[in-house]
Amino acid sequence: MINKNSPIPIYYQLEAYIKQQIESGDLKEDDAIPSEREFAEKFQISRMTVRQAINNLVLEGYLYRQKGRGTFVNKKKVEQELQGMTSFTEDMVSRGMTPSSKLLSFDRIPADSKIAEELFIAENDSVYKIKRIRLADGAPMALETAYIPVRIVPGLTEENSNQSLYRYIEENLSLSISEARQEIEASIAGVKEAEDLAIEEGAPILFIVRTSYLGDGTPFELVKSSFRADRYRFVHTMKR
Amino acid sequence: MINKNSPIPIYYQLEAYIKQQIESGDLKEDDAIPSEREFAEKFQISRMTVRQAINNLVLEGYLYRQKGRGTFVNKKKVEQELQGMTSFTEDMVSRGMTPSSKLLSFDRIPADSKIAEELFIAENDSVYKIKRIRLADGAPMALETAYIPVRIVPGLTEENSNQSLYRYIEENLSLSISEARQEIEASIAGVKEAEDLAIEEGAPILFIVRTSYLGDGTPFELVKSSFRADRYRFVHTMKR
DNA sequence: TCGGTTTAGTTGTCTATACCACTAGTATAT
DNA sequence: ATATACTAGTGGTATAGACAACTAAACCGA
Repeated sequence: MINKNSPIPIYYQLEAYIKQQIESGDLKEDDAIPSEREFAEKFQISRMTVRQAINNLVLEGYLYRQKGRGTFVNKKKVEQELQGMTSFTEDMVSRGMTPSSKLLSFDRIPADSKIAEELFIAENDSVYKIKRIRLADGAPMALETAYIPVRIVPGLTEENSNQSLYRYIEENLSLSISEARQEIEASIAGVKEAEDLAIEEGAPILFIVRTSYLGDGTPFELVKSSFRADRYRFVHTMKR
Repeated sequence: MINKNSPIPIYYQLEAYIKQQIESGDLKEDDAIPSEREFAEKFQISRMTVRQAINNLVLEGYLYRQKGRGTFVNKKKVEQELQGMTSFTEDMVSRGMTPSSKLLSFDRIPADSKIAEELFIAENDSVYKIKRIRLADGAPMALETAYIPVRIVPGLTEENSNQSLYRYIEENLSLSISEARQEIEASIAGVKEAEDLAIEEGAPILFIVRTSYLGDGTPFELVKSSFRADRYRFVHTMKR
């Protein structure tokens, strides 16, 4: 597992080893990992080297330490990352509301030129187009249209599209999600939106376009959402 | 400078020492700091302890390393931080527009209960209230009202309030800025806003409330901005 | 002048050890 | 029963030393 003669630094090998244990499920959320001294003994390496590996994993968010208790596995990245970049579901839960959604349509269509450009694919490439009404505590909150390239995320169905797309991608396709970009603007409800959201035509709407990217920079999802401005406010914290 | 008997960890003392050297200007951008061995020799501490201090400063963005060359001072925080958390001025510049602003009023008033609560000060404590119209390429873009506690940022005048508040705080008051929180909602222009922004009453407005915090968590600025929705869109990228 | 070699100095990795502060459970004394 | 003290185990801090990898400049020979 650890090769002392490899040009790859030992601490880095140990990092990979622990990460793999986490990702394979051998170590689950809040499980204690072996103590620093145990690792040192097991692999016949110095405790300081073990600490270097663990330090990095703590900084990357895989682990957390508790003085006098041990070192533990952090919650999955998808969950912790989406603190500022939450999905609707997690966003609502964090606000103490119960989210639900109503599927309006689920189609597989050729991408028009605009969508193709934003998803960085060729025109007429297949994309899933999923329209939903998002509800919080049963009341309509937003109208959402998602576009997902079939080539990148194959196998979506009406059923599994209701699960977390992020989780599906990370677990079933073992791709990593790295970045998302949001554009937020104010708008006015049109006839159709007003109807779906149960508001007056001309009422203010918070219009959010989110593009999410894989680790290699490929966009895998484009979501356009119209939120009722009287019920939703976008909150955003920047640290450091 | 370094007190080995202090309960404060040595590496932490050294961090503070180096930071202070940077902030006082003794070390400037891209200056090499003393080598790890020099620090160890100078303060009679172990090189590994020096490395712990420097590692932290690298992670915090104060320094960068180059193998075989040395360790150097990074560019100022204010410049690198405000990538996602830009001021209006920087935001416009990054969009290729020329920002300007028109001061509508500059007052020192007692905080009402709502402002006091948001700035975490007592009711009737003095705050600066600064109203501006923000322009891009000469055209009105946003109406902005800033509230700043006098106790925390003393010495503001009509003149220096036109400079970057962040820079003023970091350089003149040597306080560090750590965090900002924004709430973004959609709204409709009222009579007054419509007039100042040269739009129709009832036109959509992107209303942003930003609270900025010092390193210790004290809020030092509350800014309420109304952006013309037809000209401004809030863009926001999240990494990792 | 050009190109390779040496050398001094830098950060990067790693070891072996020590003591401290903290946690949680166990044993003990009241 | 209830505090109190102890103890084993954990991460946190610190030391002194070693060699590797890399950089830049000085040096030297063709």
